[in-house]
Amino acid sequence: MAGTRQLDYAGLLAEHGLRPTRQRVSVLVALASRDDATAQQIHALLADDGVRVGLATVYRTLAWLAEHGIVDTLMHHRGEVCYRLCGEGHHHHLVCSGCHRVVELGDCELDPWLADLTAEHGFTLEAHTVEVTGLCSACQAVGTAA
Amino acid sequence: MAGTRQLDYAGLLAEHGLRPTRQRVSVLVALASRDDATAQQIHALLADDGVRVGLATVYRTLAWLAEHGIVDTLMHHRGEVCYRLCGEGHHHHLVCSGCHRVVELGDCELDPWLADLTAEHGFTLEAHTVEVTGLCSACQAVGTAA
DNA sequence: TTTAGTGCAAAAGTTTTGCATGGTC
DNA sequence: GACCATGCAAAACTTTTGCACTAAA
Repeated sequence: MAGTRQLDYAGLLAEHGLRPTRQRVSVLVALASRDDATAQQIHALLADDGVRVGLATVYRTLAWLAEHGIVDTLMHHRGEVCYRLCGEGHHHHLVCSGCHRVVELGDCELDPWLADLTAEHGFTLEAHTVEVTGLCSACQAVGTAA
Repeated sequence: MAGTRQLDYAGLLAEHGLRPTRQRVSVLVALASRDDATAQQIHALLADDGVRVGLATVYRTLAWLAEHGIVDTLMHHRGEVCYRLCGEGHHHHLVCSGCHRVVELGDCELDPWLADLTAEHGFTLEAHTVEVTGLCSACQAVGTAA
C-alpha cells in the first residue's frame, strides 16, 4: 500500500520537474497520513519513524509543494503554518473541532452570492476563503454519551 | 476629535475591567487610524508620533483586546498577526487588494447555506470565517487609467 | 560530469517572558 | 500602600539562508 503511494508521489514530483528524492516522497507520505500538519510536526513524525530528513529540507519541500499547488497552506496558529494535501480546483473545507477530521467540499456555490455582494459595494471580485468548523457525527455521539 | 475618541477608548477599557492607561489608549487610537496593523506596525506608528510605548506592552495590549473581542485577529502572512478594530456581532470583511480598504459586511447571510452544507455531512455547525478580496471602484479606475 | 538537493548551523524575524521600576486606584 | 502595568532585555519559537557535501541525471 505504502509502496504504490510512494510511486504515485514520485510520479507527481517528476511531473512538476522535481527530482523524486527519498526526502520529498517521505514528506508527502507523512502529509498523507494526517489531515494536516506543520513543518515541525512532519519533521518529528519522520524522525519517529526513523526517517532522517533535515528540517530545512522539510520547509523547502513544503514551499515547493505549495508553490506548485500540490498542498494548501493554512494559518490558524500564531507563527506556524499548517499544510494540507488537497484535491484540485477551488473548494473549501469543513473541519471537525473534535477530531480535526477534514471534509473537502466539492464545488464552491458562493460565487453568485459573492458577485452580488461585491457589486453592491462597487468591488470586482478577486478571491475568497472560507473555513467552516463544526462537530462531526462521531464526535457528537461521543459528546452525548459522555 | 482625537480627544473624544480617547475618552471613548478609556471607557471601553474600563468597561472590561482594564485600566485605561496612556499606552492602551494609544494602541487603540493607532489601530483606529488604520484599517489593520501588526503589533510591529503599531509600535512603529506610535514611535513616529513621538509616543513611547514598549513593544511588549503593544503585544500585551493587543492580546487583551483580542481576548475581550474588541479587536479581530487575522493571519495573512507568515509569522506575523494582523489586528483589526471591529464592530460588534458576526460579520465578514471585504478587502480591497489595491488600497487595503476594508468594508465591513452587515449581517451574515450564509447561515442557511452553511446549515444545509454541514447537515449534509452529518456535522453540527459551530463557526465559520469568510474573507473576500476584490478591487474597489477607486482602484479599478486607477488601474483602467494607467 | 554536471546539476540539483541535502544537512548542518547560523541568522533573521516575530512574539513571549522575567523582573525591577513606575503609575494607578 | 497595595496592586497593576510598563519597559527593558533576554529567551523562545518558527522559518530562512549560506555553504560544503552528497546524490541524482
